[in-house]
Amino acid sequence: MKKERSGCGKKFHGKFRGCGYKRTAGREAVMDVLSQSREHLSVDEIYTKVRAINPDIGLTTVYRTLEILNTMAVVTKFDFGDKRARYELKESGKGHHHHLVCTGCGRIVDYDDFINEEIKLLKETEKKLSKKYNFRIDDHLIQFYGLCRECKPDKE
Amino acid sequence: MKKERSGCGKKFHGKFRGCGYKRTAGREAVMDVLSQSREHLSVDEIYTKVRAINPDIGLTTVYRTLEILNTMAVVTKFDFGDKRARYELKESGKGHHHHLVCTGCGRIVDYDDFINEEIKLLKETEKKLSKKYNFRIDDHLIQFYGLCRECKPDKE
DNA sequence: TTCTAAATGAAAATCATTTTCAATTAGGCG
DNA sequence: CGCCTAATTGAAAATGATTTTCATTTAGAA
Repeated sequence: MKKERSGCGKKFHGKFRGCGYKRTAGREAVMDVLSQSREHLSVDEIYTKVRAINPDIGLTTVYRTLEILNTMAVVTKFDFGDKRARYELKESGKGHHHHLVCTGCGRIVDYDDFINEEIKLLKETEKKLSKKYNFRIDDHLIQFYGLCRECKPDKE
Repeated sequence: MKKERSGCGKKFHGKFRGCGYKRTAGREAVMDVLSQSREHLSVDEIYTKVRAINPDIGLTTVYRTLEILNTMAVVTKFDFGDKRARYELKESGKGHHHHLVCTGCGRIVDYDDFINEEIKLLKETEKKLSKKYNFRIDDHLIQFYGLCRECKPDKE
């Protein structure tokens, strides 16, 4: 049932139409919210912020819009293990980064230090794996789990 | 509400008692099922197999047992993005491995080739991150996503 | 054997997400 | 500019994995 409308990424804000989608208040509001946040927002957080802009927009629409944006690769969908998806605009100021997830309080730390070696290794591994297992690799996930400074038992 | 009974890993089968837990038919059955499988089983799959051994055991008990085993690090809990947890005995024949997830059909390919460099880099990164962000890192996750040979558009 | 905290199963509750469906609307066409 | 239709919408219901509740059973220490 997937629509065939990928490849419309990039300059997207205010331009749903270029991708064959209608421009609607709900979609614009979701984009506004995402553009204005540097965080990985949960659907509920996005919904709340969207409501502040326009209280007529329903939760379902937010879900549907995020699904579209994800399909179009405008947004990245994260799963930090707390049962709820998080979304972040792909072309936010931040470049490619990975995450440290605190299993104590759920805090997420983004990091992009040391990431170049990671990416390099990932690329190489992807190549080898895709050859050996005849897989077309599209994406990867690296995450570290642990306790943040606040949650460590020996906190000072 | 977490019980304080970690550190009971290792030789576990048939030895719930050593960890302060009672030995019950349900727990033994879950361990039997896990021991006999080389796969990452979903709770439902485990439940079905448990039922074959002993039809009196309830789904809730399976959930609770897996939770305990996870807390004790006897089992690894995976999330491949399909909304349901998978479990695998930590000391199964397989050593440390990572996964390739087919986003088309959900197939999971375990790989342990090329894994040594990965682990090495992960360890180094963990060290740097934990220092810089004052995090105690306990675990990591690496996964690749893509389309398996069956799901690739250009399949032959 | 007795006794009690631990464990259990069935059923209900949760909760994020998805689906249904009737009503609304964007925007291409005249 | 107004028409028309498929796309979009919101509310409410459905879903589905997991968790909680609670009254009953049971493991195993004494």
